[in-house]
Amino acid sequence: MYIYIIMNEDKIIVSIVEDIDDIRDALRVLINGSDGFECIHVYADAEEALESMTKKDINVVLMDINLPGMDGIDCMKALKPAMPNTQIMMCTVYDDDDHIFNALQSGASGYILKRTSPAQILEAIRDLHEGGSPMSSEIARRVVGFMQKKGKPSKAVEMLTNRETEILDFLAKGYLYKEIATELYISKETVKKHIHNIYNKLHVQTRTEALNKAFKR
Amino acid sequence: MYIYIIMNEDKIIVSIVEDIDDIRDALRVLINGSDGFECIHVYADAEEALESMTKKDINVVLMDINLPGMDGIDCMKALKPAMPNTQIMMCTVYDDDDHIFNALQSGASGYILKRTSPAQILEAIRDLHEGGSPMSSEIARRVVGFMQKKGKPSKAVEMLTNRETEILDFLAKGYLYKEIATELYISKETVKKHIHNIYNKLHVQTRTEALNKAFKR
DNA sequence: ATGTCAATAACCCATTTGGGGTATTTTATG
DNA sequence: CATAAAATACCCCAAATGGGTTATTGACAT
Repeated sequence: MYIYIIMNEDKIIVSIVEDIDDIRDALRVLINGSDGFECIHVYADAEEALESMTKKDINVVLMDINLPGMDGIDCMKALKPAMPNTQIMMCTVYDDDDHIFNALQSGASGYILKRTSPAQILEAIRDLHEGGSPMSSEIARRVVGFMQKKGKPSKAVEMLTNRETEILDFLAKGYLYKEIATELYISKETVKKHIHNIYNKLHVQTRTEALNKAFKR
Repeated sequence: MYIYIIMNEDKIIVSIVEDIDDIRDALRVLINGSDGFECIHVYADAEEALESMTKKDINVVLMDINLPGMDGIDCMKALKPAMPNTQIMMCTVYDDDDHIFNALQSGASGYILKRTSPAQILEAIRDLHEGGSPMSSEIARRVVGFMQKKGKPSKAVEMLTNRETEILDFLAKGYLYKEIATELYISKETVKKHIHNIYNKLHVQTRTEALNKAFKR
């Protein structure tokens, strides 16, 4: 028995995981009909992909999210460890925040929508293979919006005085009252008083609640 | 005295903040020479921009980061509140993580590099004005990498048992021992024991330290 | 000058937390 | 079946936390 390993430095080797026959076929035809690309395998569901894909030398996986059984995001999570050099591009109809963030946080490097034109899909595959993260600018806007939310303290925190904010930062680092006191050259009781005031302003009773309210996470 | 307010629904109104004369002029000529765009003002530094820009009706600001005096990111922060409907695009030579994240977290919606071609710059401005977040796919990759780091628990957490992980999640929400106990139908002492084991595995002494170690932030 | 706010500090007291044990039961796993 | 790991539970005890209260000081505005 012989095992042939496909190695072709000229072409970008692509695999497709997509349950809808027409779309899967169209993508394969598109990719195989274009110079510099080769689609070596297509899978109709996650389970099938997990069985046969891992041992192959794939540059880029086009992964649908909505699959029967295991979804594309979980499939990607399962594939990733076995193929660390393969780039995964989500290619789906979902353009909501949850799917986008979930996919990108779980290891996808590109995210395109199915309505993307054939030329742009090829462009995106090449981009991905060359180390970029292709995504339409609407998708990018969602991602940027996400970062902006994360970076901002809540409004309630704006009610805090400078000293209180300073002490809140120490709390976030896990300092004890007495450590904060030493750090700021004030008494432990004063630290406690400040923290008490912080809790009143934020309407919380404990350190962790305060941190959760102050830095949304 | 009459005040003329420029309102032109056909054109995208652009302002430029850029200290290098040649680049500033080139951008203005590019924008004014293109259908559908109009550059109504250019500024050579942040201070000048802050004085005169706020009262005008601008769709898009092209902002350099490296300016003499106040930098472009601080300038943007100062401008934002006064012009909430204006989209800001950073247009700079910096492609390092710090500048990118700082700019996007602080309110920029687009981020392009100065080596972007004229046609792409116009495309990006239109994109931005239509609600997208234009950025090159290298920049996007940085942003995606950032999200992937944030979302991942540290390796140490993988040593925890299922029950321990479950309890750690309650800790993160700020639950008291007894609340966790009630929630899981186990005794408070057992919760304490689990938490004690968690602290041993993570080499920490307090709740906050554990959370900081478990979910990098 | 009067009043408010921020920061400082102290006191009492109950609850919570966490370190050190030990022990039983349940669940995997060989 | 035997053994290990995980989950359960309880004990003692010291330290940390947080609620409530009162008081002094300096700064700043009315």
